[in-house]
Amino acid sequence: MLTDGAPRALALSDVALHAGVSHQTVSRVVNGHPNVAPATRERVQRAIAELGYRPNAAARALVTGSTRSFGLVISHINQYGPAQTLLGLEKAARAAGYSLRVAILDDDSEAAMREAVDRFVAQSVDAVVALSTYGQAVDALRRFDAPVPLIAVQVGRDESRPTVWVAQEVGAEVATRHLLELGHRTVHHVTGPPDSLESHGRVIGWRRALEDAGAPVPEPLHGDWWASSGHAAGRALAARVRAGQEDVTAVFVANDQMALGLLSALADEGLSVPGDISVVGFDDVPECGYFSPPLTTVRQDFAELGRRGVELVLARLRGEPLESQPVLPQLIVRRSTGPARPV
Amino acid sequence: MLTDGAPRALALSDVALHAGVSHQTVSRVVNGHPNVAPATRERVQRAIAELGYRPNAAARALVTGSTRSFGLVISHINQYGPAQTLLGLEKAARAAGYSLRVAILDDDSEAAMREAVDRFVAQSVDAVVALSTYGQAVDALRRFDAPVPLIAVQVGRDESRPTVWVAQEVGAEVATRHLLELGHRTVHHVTGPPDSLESHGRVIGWRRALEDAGAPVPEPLHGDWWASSGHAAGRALAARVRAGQEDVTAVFVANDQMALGLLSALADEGLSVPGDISVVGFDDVPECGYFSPPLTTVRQDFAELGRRGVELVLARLRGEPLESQPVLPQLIVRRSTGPARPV
DNA sequence: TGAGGCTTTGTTAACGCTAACAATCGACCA
DNA sequence: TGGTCGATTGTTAGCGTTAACAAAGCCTCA
Repeated sequence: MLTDGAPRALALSDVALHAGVSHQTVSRVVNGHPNVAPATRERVQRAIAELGYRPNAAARALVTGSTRSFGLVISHINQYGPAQTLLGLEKAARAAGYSLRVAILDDDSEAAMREAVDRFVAQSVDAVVALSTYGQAVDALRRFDAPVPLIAVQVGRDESRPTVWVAQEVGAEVATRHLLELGHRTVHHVTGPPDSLESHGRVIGWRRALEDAGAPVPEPLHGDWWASSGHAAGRALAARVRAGQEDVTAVFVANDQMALGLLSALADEGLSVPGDISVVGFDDVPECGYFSPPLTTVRQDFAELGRRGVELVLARLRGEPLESQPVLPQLIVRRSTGPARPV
Repeated sequence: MLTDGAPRALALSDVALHAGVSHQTVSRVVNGHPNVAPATRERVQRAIAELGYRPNAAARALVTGSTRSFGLVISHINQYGPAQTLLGLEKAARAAGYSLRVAILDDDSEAAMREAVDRFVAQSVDAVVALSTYGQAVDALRRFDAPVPLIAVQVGRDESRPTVWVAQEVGAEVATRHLLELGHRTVHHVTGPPDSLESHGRVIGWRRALEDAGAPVPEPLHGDWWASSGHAAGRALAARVRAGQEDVTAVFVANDQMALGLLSALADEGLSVPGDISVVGFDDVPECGYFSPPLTTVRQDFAELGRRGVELVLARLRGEPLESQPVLPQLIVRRSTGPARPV
């Protein structure tokens, strides 16, 4: 162990001395430059191995202006989607020889986003990947003039900036159509928070599917992604049913957590799923096959999102203009949806 | 926007020129050194603001040997606990003026751990926080001689290295005792993966509580943290019940996801919770109040774990020896547990 | 056999910052 | 009034690396 009086770490010059060459030759070997005689290269490599030399990243960064790292700005990491995306991103980044630094936004304000990007810029990251889909932070992103490539993940098509996103509308349409095809007269909807772009996209898809089918468009209920809000929405729907105001037989909930809360509320209210009401979620979290009943939902491939984000960054760094491309979600039918009861 | 022919970023000397002082004076202002005349300080600060100067982190790191950043080695980020801990860690680190770099382990091998720590060392991070509780990676950690402080989070008491951890045994004991106090003759257990230290700790606590109460210790069932394995365990238990081999009335499941799977399996098998069988989980994920029925569980404060991890790192960097301290888990009683049926 | 060109190696100068030291300026006291 | 000390500011060097250029050695071909 390098104890308290730790000798300073090895430098190129130490290796050079050991191998009997100049430090520049060592540098060339380390960076795989051509025009190093095979014998010399081997000697240097042996010296590197013997001494256990590792290049100093700070010095490299200073002279090259590149740290071979990306900054990831993220919020809501404690939710399944973002965490999974982070996983895909880190792996892809590492495979490409980049490391990842993360900044978690305290809130979705423009100031927080700006501050995070700024810190990354000062750290000379090669690119910033922003994975935030909320309110002002997104707007900030749109307007940002950063001196590094700035890639947005999961922000929906953005004309001004390279983007990777899941086609939320398509997923919502598929979910809604699935319910309509089961014979439901219409489909109710529990949204995510109002400042979330994903939530917005799902509302659009849901509405479009209803309109295309000529079905009535009921007033949506609003949630915040968490199970508790889904529970509240479930109680509200049950109340509507009991009051005889509306015939609620199908609900499309904007994510699986809220769907779980909704299922729980419906069970409390004595309504059976899918007997009385069919429910579709969104995300396909790993647990949702074990809800009561197992949840029909729309799968998003979050890890793929991360991978494509890195692809986009790399293309951008190479100067190739790459198309923004949506990841397509997929309907997973389980047992929470069934045919409408005959009237 | 800094366009393609981007002018190089501002340096100290630019600010110095603008303010009419030497670059060193600017450096002093930036670093809050004393002995700068108030008037000068203000002039420099104005210049900094006007030009929008931000110090170059790489140059600083090169000369100081410190990047003011921590490396976080983590695995299983896609699960609730690790993600939540990351959240607490990043926030606390940022508050202390440090930024976070993450490496996600591909597997829990020693090689993966070593590789990750090595990369961080080359990047001159000021400390490495390891958040991994699995198999060989933990052993690797124990043996590691890194030239930077290495702090382990959630690895249980470790004599050789500063550590923050949740007292798993205590949580498991509390959960088990809760069931025994409800009159259950014994408590069955579904474990996590065999190479997880958390899982191991929970087995110990469970067994101790049973032995202390003089209750029989049944053979535990084994899971892997995921809901599917809990489902399998649930079916296995139901089979035992049906075969009349055992009187299963209470189960302590090592995490909430598996408990969800178990609940689902029991429901499929026509067993009621808590009527026939009482179930306790572990973690208190945000959803578990909405399981069917709402799950009694043991809450771990993951974010607190992250915060304490940073505290420990900071103390270590200041040279203060800080005690390893456990975070205490807490029983949350919901509706999945009830009194044993009278025989 | 010598000029030209390639390959290989070395030398020097940055990159932007902080630390150590040097210099300047007042103020204060004997 | 001159010397001393503290406060303030400037100057220089060096962190470990890469890039640009220079030099040396060898081969090839006229």
